[in-house]
Amino acid sequence: MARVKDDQKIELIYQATMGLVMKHGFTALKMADVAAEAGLATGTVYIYFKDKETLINQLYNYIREKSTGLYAEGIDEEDSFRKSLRRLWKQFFNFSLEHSAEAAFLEQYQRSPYLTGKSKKENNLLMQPFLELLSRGQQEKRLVKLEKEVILSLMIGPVHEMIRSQTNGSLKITPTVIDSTFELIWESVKR
Amino acid sequence: MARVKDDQKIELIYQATMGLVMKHGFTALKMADVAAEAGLATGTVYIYFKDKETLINQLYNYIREKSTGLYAEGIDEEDSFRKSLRRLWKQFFNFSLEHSAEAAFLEQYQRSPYLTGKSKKENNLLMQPFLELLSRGQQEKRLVKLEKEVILSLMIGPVHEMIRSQTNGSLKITPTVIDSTFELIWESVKR
Amino acid sequence: MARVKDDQKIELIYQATMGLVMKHGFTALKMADVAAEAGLATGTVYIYFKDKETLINQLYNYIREKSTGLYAEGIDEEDSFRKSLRRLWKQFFNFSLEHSAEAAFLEQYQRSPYLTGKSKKENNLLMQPFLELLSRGQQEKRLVKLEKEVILSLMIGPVHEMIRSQTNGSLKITPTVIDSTFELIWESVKR
Amino acid sequence: MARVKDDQKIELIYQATMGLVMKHGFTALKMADVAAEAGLATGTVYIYFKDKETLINQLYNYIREKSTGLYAEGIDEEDSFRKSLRRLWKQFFNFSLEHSAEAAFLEQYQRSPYLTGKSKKENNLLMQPFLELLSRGQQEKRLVKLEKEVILSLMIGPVHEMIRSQTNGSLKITPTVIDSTFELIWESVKR
DNA sequence: CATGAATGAGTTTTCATTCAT
DNA sequence: TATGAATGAAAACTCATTCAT
Repeated sequence: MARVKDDQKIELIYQATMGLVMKHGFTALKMADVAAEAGLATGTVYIYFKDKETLINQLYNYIREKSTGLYAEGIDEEDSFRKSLRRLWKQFFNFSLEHSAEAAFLEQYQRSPYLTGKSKKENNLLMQPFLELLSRGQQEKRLVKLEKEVILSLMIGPVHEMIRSQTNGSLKITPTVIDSTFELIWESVKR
Repeated sequence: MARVKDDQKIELIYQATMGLVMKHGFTALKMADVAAEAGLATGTVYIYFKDKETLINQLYNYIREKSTGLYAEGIDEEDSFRKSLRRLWKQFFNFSLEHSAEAAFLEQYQRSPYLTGKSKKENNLLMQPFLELLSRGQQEKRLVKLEKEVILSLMIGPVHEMIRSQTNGSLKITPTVIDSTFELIWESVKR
Repeated sequence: MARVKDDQKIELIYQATMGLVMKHGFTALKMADVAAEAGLATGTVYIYFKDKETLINQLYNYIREKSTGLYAEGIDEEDSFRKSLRRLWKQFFNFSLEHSAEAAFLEQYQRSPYLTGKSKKENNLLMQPFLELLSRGQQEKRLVKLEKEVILSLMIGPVHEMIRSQTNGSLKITPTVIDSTFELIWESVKR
Repeated sequence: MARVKDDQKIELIYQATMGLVMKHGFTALKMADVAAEAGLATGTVYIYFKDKETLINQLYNYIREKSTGLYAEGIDEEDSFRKSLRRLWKQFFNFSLEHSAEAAFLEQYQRSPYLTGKSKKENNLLMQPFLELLSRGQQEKRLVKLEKEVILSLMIGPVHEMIRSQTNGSLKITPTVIDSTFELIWESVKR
C-alpha cells in the first residue's frame, strides 16, 4: 500500500491520543481506546508504534516540533521590539488556544512517568523563540532587568491560566481580551 | 479495646498518596505503593477508603479545604488594598512553593478521570479569597478595569509557571525574586 | 466469666450462621458478617471456633444431632405402622418447616466443599428413624416392595419441594394441606 | 480477519462453570479455574462475560431455557393424560439425570446471592410444561383435586431426592426403578 | 498490512485470620 | 475473654501486547 496512507494513519493516531488525553488525562489513556478513536483496530496501532511509551514520546516530539515552528512564524527582525513581542505573544496565545489538545498533552506529559531527562531539556526548546526575543529586548534596554525565566513566566503563565479558565467555563476569551491582556503584561515587563 | 481506627492513619495515607503523585504522577499510582509508602498493609488502606477513586476524591477535598484556609490566613481588612494584595499573593506563592506535593496533586486531578462536575465547581472556591480581594480593589478603583478572571490569571499564572520552571531546574526562586515579581505584576494590574 | 455465657455465644453464632446461609447461601458467608449478625466482634468468633471450616462442620453436626433427636420423638412402637409413619412424617414436615434455616443449611452443606467423606456417611443417620420404620413396614407387609431409598424419596422429596415452593411464594402450606399430602403419599407406598 | 469471537467459546465457558459447580460447589468457584477448565486464559472469560456475576446469571438463563425446551419435547396432545404425564415425567427424570451438572447448578443458584427477584419468577417457567399438563388432567378429572403446586411437589420432589441419593452412593437408579417409581406416584395423584 | 480476539502479567479489591489493646 | 483494626494471601478484574486469520 502507498506510503501516504501510512502517514495519514500516524496522524490519525496522534489526533486520537491528544483528544483522549485532553478529555480524560493520561491516567485513563488506553491503547484500545486510542485505536477506537482513530477508527483502527488495536493491533494496527502497534504497526506504527512499538509500544505505548513510544507512541507517547513520539507524539510529544511531534507536537513540540510542530508547535515551535508554527507559533514563531513570521517574526520580522525589522519590527520594533515591542511589536515583535506583541506578535510573538499573540501568536503563542492563539496557537495555544487553537491547539488546546496539543497543549493539554504537553502539560500532562510534564508530570508523567514518560518524561525523561532528555525530553526535559528538549522542552526548553519550545520557548526558544521567546527567549531569543527577550535577549534582544534586554540588549535594546526595552525590557526590565530580571531573569529571563521570570519574564517568560509573566508572559506565558497568564496564557495558560486563562485557557484553563475558559476550559472551566469561568472565562470567555475574545480578541479584545487578548489585546488588553498583552497591554497589561507589557506594562509590567517594559523598561 | 482493639487498636483504634485513627485519623492519623488517614493523614498518613494522604501524605503517601501526594508524595507518590508528585514523584511519579497519577498514572503510576498504585494502591500497594500507597500502602507501602504509608507503612501499612495493602488491605489497611481499604479500611479507610472504599476504593482508589474514593481515596483520590477525598484527598482532593482535603487538600482544597486545607489549602484555601491556609494561604488566605491573616488578611487584614485595615491594610491598604495594595498591601493586602501583596500579602495574599505572597502567601499564595509561598504556600504553593511549600506544598508542591499538594499543588502537583491538584493540577493532576484537573485532567484526571476522577474530576466530576461537582468537584469542578468546588475548585473555584480555592480562588475565592483572591476574587473577594479583587472586588474590593475594583470598588476602591485601585485595580484596572477588566474581568476579574483575567486579572486573576495575570497574578496566578506566573506563580504556577515559575514553580514549574524551578522544578525543571531552569529557575531558582528566592525571596528577592518573589518580591520583584510582585512589583512587576502590580504595575500591570494597578490603576 | 461463667461457662453459661459461652454456650449462649456458641448458640448465637450458630443462629447467625444459619440465618445468613438461608438468606444468601454459603457463597456469601463471611466471618465478619456472622460476627455482626451475632452481635459480636469478628475476633470473638475465633475464640469459639478455630476457623471457618470448623464453625461450619460443628454447626453441621449440631444441627444433625439436634434434628434427628427432635423430629423422631415420641414414636410409639405400639401404634400401627400407618399411624407411626404418619406421625413420623408429619413431625418431619413440621420440623423442616419450623427449622427452615437449619434445613437450608443442611441442604447447602451437601454441595459444599466442606462436605467430607466422613460427614457424607453421618448424613444418612439423619434418616435413620425413617429407615427403621420402613423396615418394620416391610416386615409387616404393609409397605410396597421396593428399595427403601426409593420409598424414602417418595416421602421426603415432596416435603423438600413443598417447602421450596412456599419459600418461592407459590404455595401456602396449611395443616390441611399437610394432612392431604400424607394421604396421597400413603396411597403410593402402602401395600 | 482476526480470530472470530465465537459462540462455541461461550458454550465452553458454560460447560466449565457447570462442571466446577457440580464438583466443588458455588463457593469454590474461581474465575481462574473456569478459564483453565475451559482451556482459556483468565482474561478471555472477561471478553465474553463482564464479570463473575454476569457469567453466573447468563448461565442460569441459558440452562433454564435449554432445559425447559428439552425435557418437554415430543409431548403428544393425542395421547391419554396418563400416557402424557408418564412421558413428561420420565423425560424430566432422565433429563435431570443426564444433566446433573445443570441440575446441580440450578439448585445451587437458588440459594445464592446471585438470585434476584427477576430470576425468581423466571424459575417458575421451568415447570410450565408440567403445570399445563396438570391443568389438562384436572379438567379431564383424571387428577386428584388438590393444588397443582402440591401435585407438582409429589411428582418432582422424589426425582430430586432420588438423584441426590444416587450422588450420595446410597441408591442406584435403573430404568426399572424409574418405571416403578412412576407407577407409585401415579397411584397417589390419579383420581 | 490490518484486524480484533486471546493472552497473562500486573492491579485492584476482598476477606479469613491475627493481634495489640 | 472480647474487641475490631491490621494484615496479607488469594481472588477478581484490567489492559498492554501478541498473534492467528
